[in-house]
Amino acid sequence: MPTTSALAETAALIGEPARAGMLLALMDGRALTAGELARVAGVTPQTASGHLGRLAAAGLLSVHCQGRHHYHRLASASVARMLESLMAVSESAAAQPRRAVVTGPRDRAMRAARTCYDHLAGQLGVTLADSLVERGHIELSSEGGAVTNAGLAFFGEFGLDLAAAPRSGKRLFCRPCLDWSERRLHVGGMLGAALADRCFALNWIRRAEGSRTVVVTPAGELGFRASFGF
Amino acid sequence: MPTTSALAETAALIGEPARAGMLLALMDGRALTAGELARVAGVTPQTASGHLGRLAAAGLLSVHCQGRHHYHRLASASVARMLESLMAVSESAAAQPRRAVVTGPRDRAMRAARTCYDHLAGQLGVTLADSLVERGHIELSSEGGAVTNAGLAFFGEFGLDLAAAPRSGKRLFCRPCLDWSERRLHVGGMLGAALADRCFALNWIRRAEGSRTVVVTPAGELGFRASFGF
DNA sequence: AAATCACTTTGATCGCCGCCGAAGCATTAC
DNA sequence: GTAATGCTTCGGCGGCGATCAAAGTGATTT
Repeated sequence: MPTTSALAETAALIGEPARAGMLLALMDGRALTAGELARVAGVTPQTASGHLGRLAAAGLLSVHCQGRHHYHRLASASVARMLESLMAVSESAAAQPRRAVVTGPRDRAMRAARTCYDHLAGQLGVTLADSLVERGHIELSSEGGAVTNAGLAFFGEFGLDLAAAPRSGKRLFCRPCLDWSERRLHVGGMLGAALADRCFALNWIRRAEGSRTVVVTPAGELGFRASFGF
Repeated sequence: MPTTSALAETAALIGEPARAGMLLALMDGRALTAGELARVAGVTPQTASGHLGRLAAAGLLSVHCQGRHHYHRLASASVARMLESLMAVSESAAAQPRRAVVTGPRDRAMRAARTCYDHLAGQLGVTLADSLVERGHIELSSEGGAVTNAGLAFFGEFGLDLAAAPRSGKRLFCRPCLDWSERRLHVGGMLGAALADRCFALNWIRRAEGSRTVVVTPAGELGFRASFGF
């Protein structure tokens, strides 16, 4: 059977601290150079090079060479989703023997708000999702999510171009994504990506230097309160 | 950071051919004994015991002791989903250097129809999903899926008890699940599980001995044609 | 009670893989 | 041109972990 070995190979590839760290660092959806990833993983460049070569060969990463820099990014959203589901399982498992971890300031910022490949996660993402549900703009459960008719109008007003989004029938789906720090659902998929993009464009949020963490700007404080009530 | 190490540990656990084989064998959602899993994985019982202990400790498996038999099953549907997404990524990656595999008769039966944890997959699952979409009973895309109002009535008539299903708002979601053999979507989630249960109850399909494979009975041939038009 | 069966624990062996140092190849800077 | 930077390839070291044999535990059978 081909599938069993393919599965094991892929999992083994991820199941290595250095490689896992690299993949996790790329979960913000942006491209990083080999050197940056080496530093993130805590290994020398030559070791990182080997890892990156194998990850790319397995189709988990896509590489883009520009001069002497080699930019690596996750190959697709499906890779990000796979990693996310793996994290969800790992976290829930690790939660039983209550992992005693000192959460540094960096962790705290990450838990407050971060990107999850192409959409918002952390407390910000979860609060945003809660607000949207409460106001009847979307419906969300672990099984799935969808934009309501009222929501469709709201998002249009907010400046999202959802016309181009692929939808089956008349519904527009928003993929629920389990947040590993909050253990609650937030909005992923097409809608989540569009929302995050718009917030970046409005300068409501800004990426922290070289991290998945995002920070809410003063304009964002006002904007989120005005548009989403928090 | 705790998450990176937890992720790597879990992935490493899966990234071992023997353990991966065991997990895959449990993808039909049923419980197997330690001995059966040892045979599936092609290792001695004592080796399997070690593997199973680690998988259970990590929260991937749940164990149920009955006399001198120890029954193991996947700990939850989220574990199955995680494995499924891992397979999807592995397959697509392996497809690039077109894997030359001789598909035996067993593989062929598996591709025709099998269970994917708690719902139907393979050609049968995909055809079923296509039929449901075409007839307007459900809507399905890679982002999500939902039951239409027409579908709600149809499934009620078909004998599914969907009242107990958790739903947010008024919608009932059906989770899309990417089929690794067909590369198309089939119906998972609550609805997929209910559909599969009902088909088993109607004796339309039957599990093959010790395998994920399911076979369509003569009654099923008629039933699928009458109710779903194929 | 003795024998058998299913499973686990322990101990020892061995192969694989991650790691870094050194060297090689590009590209950019001066 | 020379030097510096970013990345890769090669070679050898070292450790983790998968494996099985043998022995131990507990349940079922005769």
